[in-house]
Amino acid sequence: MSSPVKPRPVGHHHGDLRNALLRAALALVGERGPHGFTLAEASRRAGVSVAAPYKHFADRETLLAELAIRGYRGQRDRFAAAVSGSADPCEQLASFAAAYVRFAAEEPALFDITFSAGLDKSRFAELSAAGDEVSELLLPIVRRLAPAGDTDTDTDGDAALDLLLRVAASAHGLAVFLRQGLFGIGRGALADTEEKAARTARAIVRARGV
Amino acid sequence: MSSPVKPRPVGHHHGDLRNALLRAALALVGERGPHGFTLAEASRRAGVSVAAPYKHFADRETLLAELAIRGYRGQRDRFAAAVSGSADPCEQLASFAAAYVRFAAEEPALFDITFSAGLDKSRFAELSAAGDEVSELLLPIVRRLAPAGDTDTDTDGDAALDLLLRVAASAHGLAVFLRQGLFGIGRGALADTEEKAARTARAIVRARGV
DNA sequence: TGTACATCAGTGAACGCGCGTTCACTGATGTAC
DNA sequence: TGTACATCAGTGAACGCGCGTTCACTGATGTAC
Repeated sequence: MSSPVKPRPVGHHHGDLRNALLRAALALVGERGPHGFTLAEASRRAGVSVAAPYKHFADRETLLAELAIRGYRGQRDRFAAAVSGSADPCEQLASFAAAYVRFAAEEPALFDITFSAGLDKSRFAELSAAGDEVSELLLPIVRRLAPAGDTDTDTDGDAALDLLLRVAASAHGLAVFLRQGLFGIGRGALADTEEKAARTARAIVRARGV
Repeated sequence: MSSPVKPRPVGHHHGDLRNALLRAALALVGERGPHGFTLAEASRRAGVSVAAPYKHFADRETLLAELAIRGYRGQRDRFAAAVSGSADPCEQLASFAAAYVRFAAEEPALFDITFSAGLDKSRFAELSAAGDEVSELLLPIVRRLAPAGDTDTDTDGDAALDLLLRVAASAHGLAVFLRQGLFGIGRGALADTEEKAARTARAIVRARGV
């Protein structure tokens, strides 16, 4: 996907088994979901024995966690690029919502791993940190719309976090429906759904406090 | 859950194994998700041998399909009750969105089975029909807001279906986030989230055609 | 009321499968001299 | 430049496990007479 043909720096034997396994795992998750991923099948696809992965990963969950970290970083990068296009917080959230849908559509495996692999974050500090970086990117934006101290009718009183979650939730639902094919298929469907996400985000921001 | 203590009509041996298996399966799906459900564990919980379920269900997927049918019927009943409270299509959609969230929160296992068990609908005609009944209940409502022939900028030109999907998608996202604990836990969080869903639905309806 | 019988729900053992993980090993690599 | 050696990535076989499904069976039930 990202590498040109096949690097093959030839380290020891396989040379790049670690990355080959990560790539195979990503493809596998794309086909079968996070729970359908098995080390055995990933090994098979990378052309090595089932024991080989244990030279690079402590266990199945550790490999998955590695992918999840890449997932969060991909989200952070894409969302950062999306919100950099405007200074208006409402438009930034609209762009974020569209980028959320796009990420889910273009990197379904990474998206699913971050969202529903059920990884134990207390076991992987780096994963936890990567996830936090995504929130930290977005929170300042909603804070401008709902300054701290603004106790809404909401959950724990953090109106800003609540606003962010509502925007993210609507983008999430649209992304899931898009991936189920409910909005059609192909590039056009993706563009339509991005637009729907952006519009819904604006509507939520404008209705804030109502 | 629904039966008072335990019916035990004592038919032949177990008496009510079919329902006992369905109940065990539902609990299991609630704990581990649709993919975590196994016939073996369900048998164990019902107190019978692993071969016993085959006297009542053709295979694992058939048992799951049976639950999925109950899931769709539960949705239909709840959504029908929700939309019966008003004659205004916008309010009907708001009530539907709230009911969607409530169903996901109160019947997480049934919700997950209908949404992500990956059942082959062409294999189970009754399942397919039960799903259709849910759409058929809701489509007339959105048709009043976006009469057929209204070609929006949307997907396949059906603006009514598109409106319904967008409302459902936002409710879906909120339901998923609620269940992940992102809106807090308990009755209060559910009530809050239902309200968010209703408000978002209204916002989407009002922004229609924009 | 009593007996013979057909039915069929549930048993227990077995099958083949794919999984995660471990283990002693081997043989190519890079390095020290 | 050549040789000896330590390293360590990958092997292949094995383990125990839980799964879905099949099979011949058994024994309680309901029914016909």
